[in-house]
Amino acid sequence: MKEHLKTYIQGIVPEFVDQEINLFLKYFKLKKVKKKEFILKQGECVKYETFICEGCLHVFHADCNGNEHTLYFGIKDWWLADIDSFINERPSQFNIQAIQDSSVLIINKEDKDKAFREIPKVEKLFRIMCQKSLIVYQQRIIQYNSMSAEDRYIFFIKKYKDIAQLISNKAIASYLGVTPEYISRLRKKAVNIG
Amino acid sequence: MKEHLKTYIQGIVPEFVDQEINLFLKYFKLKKVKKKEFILKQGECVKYETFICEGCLHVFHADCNGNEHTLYFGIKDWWLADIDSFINERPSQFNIQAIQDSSVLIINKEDKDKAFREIPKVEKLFRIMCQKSLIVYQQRIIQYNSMSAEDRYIFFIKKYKDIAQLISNKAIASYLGVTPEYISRLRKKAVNIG
DNA sequence: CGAAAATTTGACATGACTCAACTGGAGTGG
DNA sequence: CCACTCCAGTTGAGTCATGTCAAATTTTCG
Repeated sequence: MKEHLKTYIQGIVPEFVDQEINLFLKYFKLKKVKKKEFILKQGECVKYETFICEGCLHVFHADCNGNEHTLYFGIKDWWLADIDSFINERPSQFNIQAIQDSSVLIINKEDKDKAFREIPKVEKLFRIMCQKSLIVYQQRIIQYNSMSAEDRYIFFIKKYKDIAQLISNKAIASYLGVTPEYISRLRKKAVNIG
Repeated sequence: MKEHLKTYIQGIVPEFVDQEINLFLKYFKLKKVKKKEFILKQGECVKYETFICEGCLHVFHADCNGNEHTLYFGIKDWWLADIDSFINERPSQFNIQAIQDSSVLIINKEDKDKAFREIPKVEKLFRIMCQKSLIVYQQRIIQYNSMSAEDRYIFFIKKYKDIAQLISNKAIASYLGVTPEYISRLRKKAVNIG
């Protein structure tokens, strides 16, 4: 499993030498997560930063009216963390729940801090990862504003074609910012057309 | 002017010693920007990473229908960059235009890379800055989904109360993802109530 | 098999958009 | 310093995309 993470790291920071990566990897523990199982519940403090080796997980917030809002769906090679909670040690706003059986690697805060000190390139790794996430969020904000619900739905289905059928309409709706009923209608329309 | 940036850096990474900061600051050049002036136009490649000392700038994208979509408004102590363009050296999707006369500090890619090599703590600085931005974008995505246009408008006015009166309705609309006409109606309503 | 949840569907309501006309400043040139 | 233009903002009327609520149907899973 850790091979996955190793390949990922080499892809991002090629200067990493084997010995450094192995040292870093030692801090991670493998964790299996069953479908529907939560690895984080809103209100808890985030203790681990998590790398997804296999599977698919759902990161979402439930507001005071009980409506859910999806931050993203995590798949292979994505990281999961409510950075705000992890860094500032405050209760998380987010739930993280497995959509399928998944395998993840976790590292706790203490070990991560240690890794930052022992292996300077880890700084660079996380800086670049953060930049990549930023780009994704920026794109998403622009798209939200420039596309209709229908366009966003079509875009979503294309972008996540590998996993779209695993994800409930309700969850897709909460990602796109529309109601599940409306997704149902869009789906019907899309089937009739395409 | 550079004192501003120095204070900012010390606030984020207290471990920075004076000598390191001064070395880093040498790479920056001061630039004055007049109201309405563009420091980046869509389609150009981003050459500089920019720190705002004073003023207010508008980062937005114009889509193929000519509609504008605001990524954010930058004020004192914010950074401006289309990271995607800066890092990957591709044409930018964004325009950056001054809303008021502003002072910014700029660093080019070459010098930034040099700084990363010469001053390891710069990695940390940018990692933490990125994390902070990520948190802001995540919050915004959740808010977009959970709030009506009216709520988003009220929230915006409160959050940017210091600069809200400088920003045109049109720009606020493009930030919130609604039409300027609708903002006009919301404003009227807000005045009548509040 | 049965209960609970997700999805679909229909009827209706409404928030937000469109388009067009009008108003009012800000900037410009003579 | 006036006249002119050009945007930004306002307002009204009509429309459409999307939401709401409730009932029927299907799927999931213990």
